[in-house]
Amino acid sequence: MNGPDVSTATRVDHVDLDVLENVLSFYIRVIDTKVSRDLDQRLANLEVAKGKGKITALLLIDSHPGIRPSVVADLAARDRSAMGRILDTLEQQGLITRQTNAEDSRAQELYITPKGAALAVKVREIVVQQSEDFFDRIIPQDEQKILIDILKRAYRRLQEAGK
Amino acid sequence: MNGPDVSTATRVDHVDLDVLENVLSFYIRVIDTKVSRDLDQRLANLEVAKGKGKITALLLIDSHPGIRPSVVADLAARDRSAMGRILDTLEQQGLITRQTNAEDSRAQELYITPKGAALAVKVREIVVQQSEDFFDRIIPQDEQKILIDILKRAYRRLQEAGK
DNA sequence: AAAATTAGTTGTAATTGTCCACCATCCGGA
DNA sequence: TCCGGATGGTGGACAATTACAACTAATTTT
Repeated sequence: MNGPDVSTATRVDHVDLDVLENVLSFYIRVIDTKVSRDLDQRLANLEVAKGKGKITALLLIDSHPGIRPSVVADLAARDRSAMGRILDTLEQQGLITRQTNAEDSRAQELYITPKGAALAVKVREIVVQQSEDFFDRIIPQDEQKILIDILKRAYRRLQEAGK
Repeated sequence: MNGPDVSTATRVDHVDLDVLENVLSFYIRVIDTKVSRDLDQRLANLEVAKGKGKITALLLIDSHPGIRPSVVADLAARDRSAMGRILDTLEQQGLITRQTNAEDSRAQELYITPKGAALAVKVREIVVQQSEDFFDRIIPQDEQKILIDILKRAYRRLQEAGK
């Protein structure tokens, strides 16, 4: 009598999501939560489990020898201190090394180690495969292409906006 | 000579993202990170800042009086213990109340308080507005509609898949 | 009536994220 | 040349999330 839905919901089916029903950020958030959880499980054995910051860093350093921490941080959408700590652990695990840039001694150059490169090979496979597997279950292939296309441009605009 | 990109990257522009370039989960993750950060700032003054679990819970309880914690947890993609703690804080803040279900004394019924309802009004406005503002900067309107459409169905399938 | 499920709580540990201060270095202008 | 401001990175503190697992209580199944 007093609310829009008195039938105390006990099932998830067709529960109205209030305004969130049409809020893009809500869906992005939930899907990210689930896909990340799924990915973490698949990476559980490897040294980069938990959080995709490590993965992004590892792959970027592998494909861009000498890349700077601040660039990696921007691309992965983390602040410098957070990324710094991620790099600390990668370094401790012997996956990367840090060198001081000869021209600008404030800056660092990040390099992959053989161990890190070997791991990157595995990670690449898993990450690609997992994203495919996960989304194939819930989004038709043709729509996935549309998604990637839209989100890729959105990502670029975000980077530009970040100055 | 040993790497694909020896020009030690110092700029974010056009840095190749390795395989992540075409990995849907990567874009979802980064965009979620940024949109969530932006939202948190806009909610900074309100009692539900930090993390959208609280927001989802508040709005759902407001529009579904008597909804169960486990249902809220599923819809927001958190496990029961995590949602339980979110509800603890909402209860401590006087935004919701918990009652034991008469028919199943294991289960709880969640209800909004007047204070919670008042907050929900504000939160609704902000959340909707923020998502619009944020995405309007980076995705054309017509593509946003496509996105919502695709992601909404993906979300539903995820819910079904979760049993 | 026993066994298996379900709802929710609690504890712990690891990660993250944020904010801020701090140091060293570099750069531009007076 | 020297000074102020900006940049790159580090480190501390603190709050919040997250996952996992163990645990109680209640319900349902067999």
